Amino acid sequence: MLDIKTIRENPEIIKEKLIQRNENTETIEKIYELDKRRLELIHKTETLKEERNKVTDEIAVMKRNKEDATERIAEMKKVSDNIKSLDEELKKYDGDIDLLLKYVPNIPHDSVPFGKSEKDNVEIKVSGEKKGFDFKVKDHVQLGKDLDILDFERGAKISGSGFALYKGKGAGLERALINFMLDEQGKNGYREVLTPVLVTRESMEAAEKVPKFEEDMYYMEKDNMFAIPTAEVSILNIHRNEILKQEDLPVKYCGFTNCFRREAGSYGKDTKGFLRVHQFNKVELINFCSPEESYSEMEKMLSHACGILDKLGLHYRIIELCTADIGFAASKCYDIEVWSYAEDKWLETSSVSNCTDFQSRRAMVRYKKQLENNKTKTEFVHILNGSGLATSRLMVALLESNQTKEGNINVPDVLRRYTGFDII
RNA sequence: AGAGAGAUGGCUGAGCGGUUGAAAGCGGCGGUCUUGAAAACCGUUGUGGCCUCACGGUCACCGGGGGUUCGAAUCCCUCUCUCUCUGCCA
Repeated sequence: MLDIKTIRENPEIIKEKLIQRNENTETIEKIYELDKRRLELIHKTETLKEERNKVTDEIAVMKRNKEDATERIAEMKKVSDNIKSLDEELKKYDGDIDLLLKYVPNIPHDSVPFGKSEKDNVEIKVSGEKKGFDFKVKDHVQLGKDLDILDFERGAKISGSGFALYKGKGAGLERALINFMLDEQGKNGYREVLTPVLVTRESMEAAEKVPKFEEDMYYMEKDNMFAIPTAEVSILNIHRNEILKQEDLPVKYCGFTNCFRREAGSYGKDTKGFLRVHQFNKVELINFCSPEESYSEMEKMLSHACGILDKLGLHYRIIELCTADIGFAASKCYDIEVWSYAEDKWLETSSVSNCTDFQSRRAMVRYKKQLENNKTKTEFVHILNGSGLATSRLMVALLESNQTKEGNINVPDVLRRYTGFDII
């Protein structure tokens, strides 16, 4: 969430930034007004509380001296009732403001290119070139079927459309990819974690996924729990309500999990095979760092994600998202897309975001900052997340790119020690 | 799932409903002593909101949320979590 203080002090700047994101400014105006009234209430109720505290002490003294205090007590009863009703009103304001705040996105960084839609995203790098195939390429669904390594029909039988069944060397390849990516990110300084995939509402709120995106989440009503859409949620919550040490920053984690997405509202889009599934596998990178270093850390994370694709020898590009397209919690975002020969288009396989203090403010992840005068200040960390990487669309590109004329798949060199086989 | 015990400041651990924002110890920081260090001694040591240019003032916070009361860390309800015992289970 945004800092209410920033909204209070610079509402115009915030509004301007939100307009860049194609957001309306009504919510901010509403928050601004409610906050003003809220402050007035705080003054009123705190003045009364001050009085009550003073008189209450007097009553204590009188009681000790065995004096009669009934008059003062009666007086304070009135004051207390007054406080109670003011506090109730105040609580309503708090709730209203907080609810509105939950729907206001992070503000874009100054470096983010302005745009009105995803069409205005900026391609900043293309790595490698398209291979020339001297035969007609098969798509991943066909390859998976012919080689009997992917079974979307049976996946659908088990769980409905959008669920994949990996078989034999397909399952082995997936497992190899995950292990390979975890090892690589470990070398990049990320500590591996294996987290829960079912999380509480509180954890989802801390990650700013709920309530705004509640419809996109699998939710278990009986236990009030959500299936995570990304390991970002569980890893971020490792340090919820904690104060980190400055010398430990940046704190970096990588973790593999299944990811679950309802993909509500995207029916009929990219329905084929792995292009859009309800459950996929992903190695996630999370970085808790100081505000000073978050944008440089972001560049490093981008290179860590790209490193996987480099080693796998895949053709990919990096896109910098424009103001209209960056995610809700992000102030800046890069997407990495791999080339699909069969689909003849780019597929998003990673997204690296700097969420600045947007999530840490709600999740209360802070660090003690050493100041020059030997004092310390507790400050919110910046939280970055990046996929390193998601396997489903990666698998599409991997299978297609490495297919042979005979319809087999050559396993990339770097994966062979993980798979134990070099051809499918 | 059933029975019981518990949750207090960075940690350990006190706390008859009224000078308790919270004893004591440890740790941390500053100082004295020392060639230096240790020990010893002295001092200091939570977070957040609001007002103030500032000094400072004030409010809130003893797992979360309610309640009783003039007044709650302390009493009541509820939720969560941890531990012990029983049951079930990968």
